[in-house]
Amino acid sequence: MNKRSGETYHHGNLHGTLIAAAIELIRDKGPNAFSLRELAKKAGVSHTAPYRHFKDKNALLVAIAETGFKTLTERTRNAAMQFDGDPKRQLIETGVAYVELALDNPEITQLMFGGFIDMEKCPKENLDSTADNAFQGLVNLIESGKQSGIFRNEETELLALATWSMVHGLAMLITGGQLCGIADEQDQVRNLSAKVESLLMEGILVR
Amino acid sequence: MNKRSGETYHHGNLHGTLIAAAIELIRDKGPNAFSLRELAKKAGVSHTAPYRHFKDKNALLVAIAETGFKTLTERTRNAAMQFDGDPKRQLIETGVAYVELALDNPEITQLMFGGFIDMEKCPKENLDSTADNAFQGLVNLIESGKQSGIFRNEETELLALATWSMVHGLAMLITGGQLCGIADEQDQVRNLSAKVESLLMEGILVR
DNA sequence: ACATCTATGTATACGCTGTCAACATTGCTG
DNA sequence: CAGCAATGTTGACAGCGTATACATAGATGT
Repeated sequence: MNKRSGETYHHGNLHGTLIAAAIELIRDKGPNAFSLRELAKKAGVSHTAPYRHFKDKNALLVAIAETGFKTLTERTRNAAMQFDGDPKRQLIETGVAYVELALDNPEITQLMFGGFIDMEKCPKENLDSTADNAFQGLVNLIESGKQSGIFRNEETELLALATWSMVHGLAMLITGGQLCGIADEQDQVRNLSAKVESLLMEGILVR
Repeated sequence: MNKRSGETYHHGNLHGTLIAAAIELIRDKGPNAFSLRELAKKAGVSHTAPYRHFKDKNALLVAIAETGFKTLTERTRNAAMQFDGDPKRQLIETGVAYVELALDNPEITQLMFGGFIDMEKCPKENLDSTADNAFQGLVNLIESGKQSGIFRNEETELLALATWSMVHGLAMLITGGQLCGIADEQDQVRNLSAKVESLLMEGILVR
């Protein structure tokens, strides 16, 4: 009953199938053109079947955004782990991972941050907490860097916000197409994001 | 025939009225929920009337985004002008103006950068050129700061991209609601963006 | 001044969308 | 094995973007 979807009345794992198919669809057409009915067709069920698993279109989008935040947390944490004991390098690689993930999933990134999700009517705790996890890693990283005497002794939240903003801005500019020609390719992006963050480390002013 | 819209067959200035009303609508409901038909109703015309002035819904959105980029260019340039001869202060104030404008117009900002506009099918030169104007001001500013020996002698485009990313990221995080509680109020934002940018100037690392 | 052309607005229709309500099927539980 | 809860289907509805055909009016050339 789990494998073949076309033969049984009950699908078996519609929930998961819907999310996977939705991600694919959003990748293809962008979050704006994504429709529930097309999703249902792609999953091989009737156009109201998704409502047994998600209250809303919005709820479905929230679920997808959550998976996005989860992989974001994983990737950045993974990147940081590889340079344990070197906070500066950790910060840079975390940022690079952030931007690279955004470049690999521009449409999902837009879904996560672009205003497609109606925050008013969504459970919100869920989404917020998963997003916070990603931020918390950054905070920890900076805290340890401060204690090692490498990072400036400013308010931790401020330092975290600055690095997050920098990386997030670069990611959004890339996924939004504002940097056409400047940063399209994968390796360009890696290089660029590393440079930009080094700049944040060292500062723009002449010393 | 210009004033009273309900009495004449021809509206007189539908084009302008539509854009103004659309901005209002988007402010109210967000770019996602905005609809052409509701706009037409609000403007007091039939639901196909807008097609005499805009090829598409997309074309209308592009026009609105353009006005957004224009005021962005104005505001940032204006902010920079007030501190002519002090590139560091200019850079900071430009950024503050950027973030403040985004905070004042979160929905329009999302429209401009969030992926609501279909870049494939839009004239694109228009939108790109207006967006470039805003960026060009930043480039000039940095160039002059480099020549005064205040800014680090890195590639200008890199410095510009870094500052743009920082400011843009902060703006997007705020408008996206990711910073609830941290930066909601107007003065908080002014303060925060100035601090964050100072950090970019001075660098995160201990010297 | 008047005929005509063009710009602008309307009416109607189509297929697509999200969502609700009523019904059908299935697997689980007592 | 009876019945209940979970899951899927059908049909309907209003709202959406947009194409087509038509109506009106302002501008233009004679």
